[in-house]
Amino acid sequence: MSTREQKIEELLTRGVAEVIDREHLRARLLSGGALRIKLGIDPTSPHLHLGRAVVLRKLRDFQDLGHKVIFIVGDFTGVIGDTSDKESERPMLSADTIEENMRTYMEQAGKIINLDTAEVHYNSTWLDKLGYDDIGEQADVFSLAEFIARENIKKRLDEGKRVSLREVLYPLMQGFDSVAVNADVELGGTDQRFNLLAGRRLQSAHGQAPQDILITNLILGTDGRKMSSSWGNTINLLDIPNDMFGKVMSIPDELLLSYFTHCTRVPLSEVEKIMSGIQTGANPRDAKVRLAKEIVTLYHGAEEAEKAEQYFVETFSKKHIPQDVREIKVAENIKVVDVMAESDLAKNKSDARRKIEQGGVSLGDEKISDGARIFTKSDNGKVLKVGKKDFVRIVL
RNA sequence: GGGUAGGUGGCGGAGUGGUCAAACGCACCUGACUGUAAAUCAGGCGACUUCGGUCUUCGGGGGUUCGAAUCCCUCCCUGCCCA
Repeated sequence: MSTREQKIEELLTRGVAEVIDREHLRARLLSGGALRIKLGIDPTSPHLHLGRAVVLRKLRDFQDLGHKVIFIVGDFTGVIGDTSDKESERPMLSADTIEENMRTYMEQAGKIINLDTAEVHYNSTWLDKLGYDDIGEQADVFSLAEFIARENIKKRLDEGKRVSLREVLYPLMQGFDSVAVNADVELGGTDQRFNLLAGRRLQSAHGQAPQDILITNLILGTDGRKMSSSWGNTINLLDIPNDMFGKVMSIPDELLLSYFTHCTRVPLSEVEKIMSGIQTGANPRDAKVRLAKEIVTLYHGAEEAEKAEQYFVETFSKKHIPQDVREIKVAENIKVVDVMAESDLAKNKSDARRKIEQGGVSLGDEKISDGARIFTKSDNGKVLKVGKKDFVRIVL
């Protein structure tokens, strides 16, 4: 098998849940022509996380093979709100939020995709122009039964939860995006299956050849549940290196294989070696350190990854106070609780008191037991430690 | 249009006149332990507090009562069934 064939094989399999139509797509990839690869992202959250990055990496792989990336910013669909990955109705976002999220989105996507050679479209360009007659025509391609048979919709209906009629329209719009850009291939996560297939249907209805679709797996979050912004278990692309490293270290051991496969470019043969090493007694922690470094390197570079590892070992394994601690200016005679509440060391004074009561706060070598303790000149330069990971150097 | 069931803290979900700042679960925070910011265990989890308490919460507004998340009126919102 040639290198190119190998790459194509990996493209079609690594972290991939399903390809439709697999043989058709393989043949087209092997034939060498440049394909139009579509990915749509709705700017519903300002943060891209590792889960979203899986599909972006896949897109990048296509790009590296010489295909044209069509990146669709869902400024229109984002307002409508996709329900595919949601267990409840999604609120419609305001145009302002969309615009703000969009900016950070592109910035983050740019870390993975080469935006210079990509086509970037905003789907309001064409969706804005559709009238009721167009929508009616497109809606006629689908039946209501298909829609309500979708697992997550069915579940909500069974539970007596509300499903808005607006939600029915979403797949039509995403599908029409494919028509508008004449996509050859569309990527998406497993939760997108229905929407991706809608693209094929609509393209056929509009006399286009139906796109092939490549569905990537979803990855689980740091707590072992589905990675989702609303669960708060995400590892974000904009996380600072230390956080990113720490979050990766906190994933359950069972997720190691999945993360190596989906979130890194470590060759699969090597991943296999690492995994079998763990089977025969190697410490999973070491594999996780490797994983964390790989991931931090992808987004922040090797040097930062190295630093993050050191920080982690010093702070959590050895429980030392880290070298580079942010400083905070404190006036004389201010109470500890006030300092904590006014900075982000505690949510408010009550929270600060609780943390102190529970023995989670120390200043230098001294354990703080009284929230009313006052800072004096002699505290200058001491490090205030809150919990396991919050350090601040006090400057009087 | 008719009927009926509901709207409770970040989420799910108890509570139906005082003992409710509101059970329980999830998430979150702190501690112990550890290979880890994992798992497990313990504690905490509205705000302010001189730790005695004080103040603001149970869809919105109004009322009854010594006292309401709980009763009444009204408005808004949602599910289900029927037409």
